[in-house]
Amino acid sequence: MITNEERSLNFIEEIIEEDLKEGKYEKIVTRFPPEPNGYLHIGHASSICLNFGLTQKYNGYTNLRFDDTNPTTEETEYVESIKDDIRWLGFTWKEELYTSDYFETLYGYAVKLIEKGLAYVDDISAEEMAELKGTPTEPGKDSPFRNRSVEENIDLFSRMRDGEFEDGRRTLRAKIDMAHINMLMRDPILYRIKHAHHHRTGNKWCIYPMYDFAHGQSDSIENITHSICTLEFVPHRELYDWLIEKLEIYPSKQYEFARRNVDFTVTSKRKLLQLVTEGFVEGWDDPRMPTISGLRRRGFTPASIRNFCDRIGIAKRDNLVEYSLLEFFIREDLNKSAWRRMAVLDPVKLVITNYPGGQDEMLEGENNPEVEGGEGSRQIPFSRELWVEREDFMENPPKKFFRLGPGLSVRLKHAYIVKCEDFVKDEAGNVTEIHCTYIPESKSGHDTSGIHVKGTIHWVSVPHAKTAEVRLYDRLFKVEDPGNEERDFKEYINTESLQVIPNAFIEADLANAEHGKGYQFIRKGYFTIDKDSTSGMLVFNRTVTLKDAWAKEIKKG
RNA sequence: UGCCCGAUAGUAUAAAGGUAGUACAUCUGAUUUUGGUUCAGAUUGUCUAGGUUCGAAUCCUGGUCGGGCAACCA
Repeated sequence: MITNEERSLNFIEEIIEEDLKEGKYEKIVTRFPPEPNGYLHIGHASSICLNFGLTQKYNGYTNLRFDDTNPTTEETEYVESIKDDIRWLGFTWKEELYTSDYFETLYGYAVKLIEKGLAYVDDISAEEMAELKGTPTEPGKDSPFRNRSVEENIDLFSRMRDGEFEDGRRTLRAKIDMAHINMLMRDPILYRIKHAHHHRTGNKWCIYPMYDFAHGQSDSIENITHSICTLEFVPHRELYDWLIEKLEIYPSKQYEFARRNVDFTVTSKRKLLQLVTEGFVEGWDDPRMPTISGLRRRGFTPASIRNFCDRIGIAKRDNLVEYSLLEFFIREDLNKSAWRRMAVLDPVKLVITNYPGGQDEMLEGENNPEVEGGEGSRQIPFSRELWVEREDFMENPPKKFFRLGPGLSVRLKHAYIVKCEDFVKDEAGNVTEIHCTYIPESKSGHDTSGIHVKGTIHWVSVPHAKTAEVRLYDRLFKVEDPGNEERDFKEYINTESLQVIPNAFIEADLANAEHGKGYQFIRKGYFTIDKDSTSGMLVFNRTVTLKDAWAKEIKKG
C-alpha cells in the first residue's frame, strides 16, 4: 500500500530480519497475551496488529494466550469478548492457550528452583516485606526466613499448595539479591496464596504464580521466539532472563515498545472499567469508548483500524496520536464502500409552490459514486413537500453561502433546481416553512435548463419519509490527555458527547439498511445501524462526520 | 538525587556517517449535482553545549526535558 515505505522497518522487524539472517530461528513465533479482566481497546489493536502482522510477514504463527494468573479479577465474559475482537480485526491465532494450562508445569519449575537453592518460602507479612525491600536508592535487607533448608522449603511449598495456610500467610520468593540495583531482582515473589475460584481451574489451586513467574515461562513452553510487550516491562527483562537461565528452559526473548495512546480518551483498563461501572457510558461497547467493541458499534471497520495501526507504527518514545488520524482512515474506507442515502437530522419544511399537490415522482440515485456504475441505484420518492436541513436556509445569508435564502437557488440532490421565493416564521421568529419554485427542465440527468447553481442540498419527501433515531457522538473528554491531568480524569468528561435525535427523517430506502454496513448520509457523515434498533424504530450511530470546509470557513469568521 | 528507557514539523513515524522524507493536520488553488471525493501546490522539524569527521539526526562526552522502577496486579 505504501510503496515508499516498504523498505522502512520498525526496530522489531530489524531485529527479526537480523535473527533470520543469522539463522537463529526457522520460524518466528509470537503471542498476544491479554489478561481476561477487561475489554480490548485501540491500544491492544496496535499490539495485535504488531504480533500477528510480524508472523504473517515473516512466516510464522501467533498464539493467543490468556494470562490468567489472578483469579480475583478475571472472568470468562472477557475471554469471549477478546476472542471476538481479534477475529473481527481479521486475525487468526494458531492456538488458544491459557497460562492456567501450565499451572502444574509452573509448580514443577518452582520446585526445581527450590532444589537449586534459588527460591525459598517466606513467612513475613506484606508490610514487613515492603519494609525490607529498601528503596531505589537504598539496598534491601534479607528476610529472616531466607536461609531455610531445601527440605523445609519443599515441605512448606507443598503445604502451601495443599491449602494449609490462609491467604497472605506465606509466599515463595526467588533468592537473588536484596541489594540489587533493580528492585525487581530483590527476591521477587513467585507464588502467593489465594483461596479464590479461578475461571478455568475452579478450586483446584490455592496458590497462583505471579506475572514474573508465569509470563516468561509460558513464552518458553510455547517456544515463543519474540515476546513483545510494552515499555513498563523493561525492568522485568532482567528477571525474565534470569528465570529462564536458572530453569534451563527455551530462551524466549523479550522486546519492548511504547504503548500507543490516542488523544481525548483514556486506555487504562482501570479507568475504562470505572467509566462502565460508574455509568458514564452505557457499557464496554458504548460507541464513545475506545474499545474495539465500542469502535465496532460506532461503525469503524476492521480495515480502518488495521491501517491506523500500521500508520502510527511502533517505536520506543512516548506518544499521543491524534484522533483525526483514526477519522481519516475510517473516512477513507467508508468513502469507497458506503452507499449514499439522504437523511434530514434537523428538519424544516420546504414547499414547492409550482409542483402539483398529490403528485409523486420517483427519481433515481446511484448507490456509490466512487465506483464505476455506482453499484446500482435506488428509487427516491419526490413530492411537493420536502424536509430539508434547517441549517441549509438563512434569512440573511453571507456572501459565500451556497444554499437557500431569499432569492437563492440550489440543486436538490438527484432532483431539480429550486429557487427560494418566500418563507414563513412563527411568533418566536423560527422559520417554519420555505417556499420555492422549481424548474421542471432541470431534472437530474435530463437538465436542459442551462442554469448552474453552486450548491446542492439533500432532502426527504414529507409524505414518504420514515423516521429513525440518530445518535451523534463527540469526544468523551474535553482535554487532550485526561489520564495525565491534575484532577481525576472523570472531571474532564465531555457531558455533551452524546446527542440523540429521536425523530430524524430518512429516505424510504433506508428501511432496507443492513446491520454492520456503513452508510453515508449525504453531506452529514457516515452512519451505521445500532444494535438498539427495533422493528418499529431504526437507530443509527454516526461513525464520523464528513470533512466540512464550510464549518471551517464560518469558524474563521 | 540511584538505576533504566526515550527525545526528528502541530501529531505520528522514516532516514543504518553523505539531498532531512512520508502520512495526518493546517493553508492556497482547480474540479465537483455531497462545501464530500479527487487533483495540484504551500507552510512547518533534528532538545542543548561541546567533541570526532571532508561530512553528524545518526558516533562520543556533559547538560536539559519527558517517562518508568520501591503491588502477595499484569
